Amino acid sequence: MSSEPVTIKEIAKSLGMSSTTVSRVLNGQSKKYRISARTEQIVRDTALKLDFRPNQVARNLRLQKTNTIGLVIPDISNPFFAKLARAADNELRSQGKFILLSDTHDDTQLEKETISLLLDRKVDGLLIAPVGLEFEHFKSLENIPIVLIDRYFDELNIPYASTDNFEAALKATQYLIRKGHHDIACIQGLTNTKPNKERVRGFYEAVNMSGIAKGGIVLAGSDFSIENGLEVTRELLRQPKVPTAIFALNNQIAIGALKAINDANLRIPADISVISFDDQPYFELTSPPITTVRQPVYDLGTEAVKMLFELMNNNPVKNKLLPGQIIERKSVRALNS
Amino acid sequence: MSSEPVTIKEIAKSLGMSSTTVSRVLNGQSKKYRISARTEQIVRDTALKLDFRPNQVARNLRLQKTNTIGLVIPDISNPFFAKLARAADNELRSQGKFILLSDTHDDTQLEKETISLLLDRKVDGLLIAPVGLEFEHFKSLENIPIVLIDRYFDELNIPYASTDNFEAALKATQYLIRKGHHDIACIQGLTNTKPNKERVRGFYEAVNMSGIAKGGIVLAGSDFSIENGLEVTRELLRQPKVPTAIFALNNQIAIGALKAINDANLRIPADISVISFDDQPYFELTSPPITTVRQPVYDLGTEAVKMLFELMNNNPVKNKLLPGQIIERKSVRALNS
DNA sequence: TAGAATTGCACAATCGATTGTGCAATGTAA
DNA sequence: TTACATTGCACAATCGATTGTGCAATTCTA
Repeated sequence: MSSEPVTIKEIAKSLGMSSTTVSRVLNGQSKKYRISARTEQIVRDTALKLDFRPNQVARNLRLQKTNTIGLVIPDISNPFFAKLARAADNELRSQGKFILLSDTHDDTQLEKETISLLLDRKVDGLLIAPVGLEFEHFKSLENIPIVLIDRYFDELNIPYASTDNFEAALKATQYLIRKGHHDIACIQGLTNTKPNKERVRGFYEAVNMSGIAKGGIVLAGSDFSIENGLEVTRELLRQPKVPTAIFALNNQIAIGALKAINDANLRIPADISVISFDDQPYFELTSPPITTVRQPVYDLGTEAVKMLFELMNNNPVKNKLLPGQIIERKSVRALNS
Repeated sequence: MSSEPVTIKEIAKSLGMSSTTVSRVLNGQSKKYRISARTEQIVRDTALKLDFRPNQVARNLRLQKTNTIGLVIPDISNPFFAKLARAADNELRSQGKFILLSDTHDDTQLEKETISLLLDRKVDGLLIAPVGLEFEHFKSLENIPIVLIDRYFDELNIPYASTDNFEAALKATQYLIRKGHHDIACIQGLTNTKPNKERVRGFYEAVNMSGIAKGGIVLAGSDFSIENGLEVTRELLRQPKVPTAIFALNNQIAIGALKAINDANLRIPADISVISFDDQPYFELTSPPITTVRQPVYDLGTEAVKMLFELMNNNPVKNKLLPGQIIERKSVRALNS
């Protein structure tokens, strides 16, 4: 069966010629180096017969190129990142490149180490969805092809692809207000991350533009986690003045909020309305289905890869902010109809 | 900033010594090759000062080892495989190895090509969740470290880690029967795959053991997809004798079934009970929460990696069949209480 | 038919690290 | 002081493919 792989040298020896010739033929450089048609044919035939497959590790060393991209994400089991990975993989594979995967478990330290190790492995580029709280370790990377996804840093000169979080949150909040909600609680995630800041900014912008009274506007929460959504919502429900709507700034928070509301035996949307940033498959299946802001996840992945390709070709790139889309389902009640 | 990486040769030259010595020091072989303590110190110091990082591509070529494992899965955006990937990544990274990821989109042809490309890249081993319909292309792989996950083939001598599908389906079906269900429809997936066959076998085994009349027992379906679950369930609901319970043989099928039941304005579990193979986060959040058979996904990943390590050390391995676990929620009604 | 041009291919270096072996210089024993 | 052992390190090959250059052999030109 799978005996030892054949090398170019072996082919050359078995044909009594030099490996130079074999290499050139197999790389389609026969014309350029004036290899005769006869020789070319012989080489091709035996390469085929011996099932020759070039050792990519050797090529990588010689060519100083690995056709490998490092993909660094906080949590591959989060559907958002999984879909991102799929998009990137798809796009990269179509160009003959592979992904070296690394899950940082939302740990900045691990992120640092991982990036280092990927560079040691001479990846041609990096696709990173950063943990997002520190960026010192990115500063030394401004010279290599790298694209940030989802979370990014204004302080750095590193290109990124992300959802237009400001505009999407603006639209979502306007949607709530249009439905007659004036008492809205916005449950945020990691406060220092760019996406969170932008979403909060969009939220407030909508509130300000609408001119509704700010007495019922609440901003709470501190983490993109189910627990955060759960606890903050519990607390909200205990308040004398319960908000009529909750805007969860990501899907994990939304899940927590749903649980808390369920636990309190309240009904959505009769008792309280909910809208979530980040659509998820199961939001279609909950009861009621949850209205959300869908991020263009797949597009983010493919766009990021395209940007990376531009960088690898030494072309300039522009940051991409892709629009979110409101998916209207049944979790928001119209208070004014 | 990130200037060109330093090589061993450069360190050697700048110190006026040979790269042999530098390499040996940095590989901790000073004693073995009698490098003087003074020399060792000097080498270490300058390596540190110059921030030397060995080129892994060069090492890989020389050492004939890449510390890279190919992970081949049908769909990384499926939470089952994503979690698997996470487990594997975690386990591998702790041993200094990385994952070369490849999503085959459930396409056997792509699977074949991918495996070939990964071998060209000299991965040290392969972790494959096969598409599962063909296995000819695995025959030539019996000599390299490889572990199959989830789906496997009795016809091949390739080790695997999988859920004990037979026993899990048996338990799930017995659970339904214990709850008084005698008219049970089992909606299956890809009939030729091992997991499906085993689940169906477990289903029938429970039916047979129980001694209930077989008049109400139905087996239908042909695909692990939402559509399949949707269509089969629709058809079932149109029958004169509607089953009292549906056993969906994976989570996608379950989702389809839920939709169909919803569309028909039937209530779970009042009108019909549902149990699903394959737990998912959102099954906790649907209304009602869905009773499922949970597969030990994370364990499958770590076990598979451990098996792979054994293989890479030329140790024998035994196939692993991990038990599933019934997660009782509220989608199954007790008909006999 | 001599000289130039073209054809056809091989030599040897290179990518960066690792490693079996060899060989001075120093130390030790007799 | 001679012979032998030890210390300390360097040479050069190797992993497998790629590539700038060189050099015969053949063909062409005048």
